[in-house]
Amino acid sequence: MLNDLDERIVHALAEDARRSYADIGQLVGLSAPAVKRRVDRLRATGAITGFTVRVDPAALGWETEGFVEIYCRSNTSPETIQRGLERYQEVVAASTVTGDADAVAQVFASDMRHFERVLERIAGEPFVERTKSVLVLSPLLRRFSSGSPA
Amino acid sequence: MLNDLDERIVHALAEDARRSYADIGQLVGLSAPAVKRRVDRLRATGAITGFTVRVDPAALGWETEGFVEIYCRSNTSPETIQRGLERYQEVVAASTVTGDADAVAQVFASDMRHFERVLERIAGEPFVERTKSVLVLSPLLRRFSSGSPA
DNA sequence: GCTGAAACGGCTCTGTT
DNA sequence: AACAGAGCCGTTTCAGC
Repeated sequence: MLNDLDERIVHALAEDARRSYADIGQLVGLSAPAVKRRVDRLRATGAITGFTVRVDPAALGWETEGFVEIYCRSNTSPETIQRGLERYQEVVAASTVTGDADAVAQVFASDMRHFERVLERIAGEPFVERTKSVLVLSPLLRRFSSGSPA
Repeated sequence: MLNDLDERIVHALAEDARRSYADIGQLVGLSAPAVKRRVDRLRATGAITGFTVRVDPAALGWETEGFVEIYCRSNTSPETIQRGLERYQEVVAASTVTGDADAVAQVFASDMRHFERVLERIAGEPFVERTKSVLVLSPLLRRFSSGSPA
């Protein structure tokens, strides 16, 4: 849990992670060193896990996006799924979930043929029993990096 | 579409967006000004849309995550869904999708009660017919901001 | 076109109060 | 938390490939 000042700093960094500490300080009413120390502390405690670039998938040539529900063989550990999926460059996010499927993976591919190829490779993993995928038609909203509001 | 050098720069920024241009230059074999010019160009062309912070939802107090499939009334436009969902701080991503549901929203909430409350409010939106939600058990993988591999 | 080198201004960062 | 210093970085300008 963060206090108000920390939240505003995180919010400022969420909008532009390369903004200077002096800028952020002016925004939240602190000096630059004070902001830096708070950011350092947020990184140390794990609230901030890093800084990343926001890219336009289409501009990078990744025009096809989809969610792949993965049904695993019984007694498959989350670690096995993780190790299996992290080898795919095309898988940008994955979680174990409640419901019928065991896990959901978010996949970016250059086109439908590429998407299909990835799908087939995932379905061929030894821990995967079957998959069911949903294609993204148009993205409506994207916020933050690991997806948390602040 | 990017050439090899641009891709490696984007990759370096994806790992740490606050890395210095000199550092990235050393990594890809370019001088700092050359890297800056390429990053500027990537921003100008829209391949890079910004820089953001990677936060740990749990550390910020958002412990409950889920995907909400939204079934809309007929003749609901994507714009209507977008305008309806963007008012929710808890919705961090949303897309229209193929399959039975019309859209999927990724939701972060502080706890299950909070999640349920958000779910009820979304289900009460005039354009929503019904919802079906899946809870995230444990996140396995997260890369990039808007989710593209590079 | 692209690059690398140099120089200036601003920022990061540490230590101190 | 603010202040002050040294050092580093972002940024521009310039010339060369």
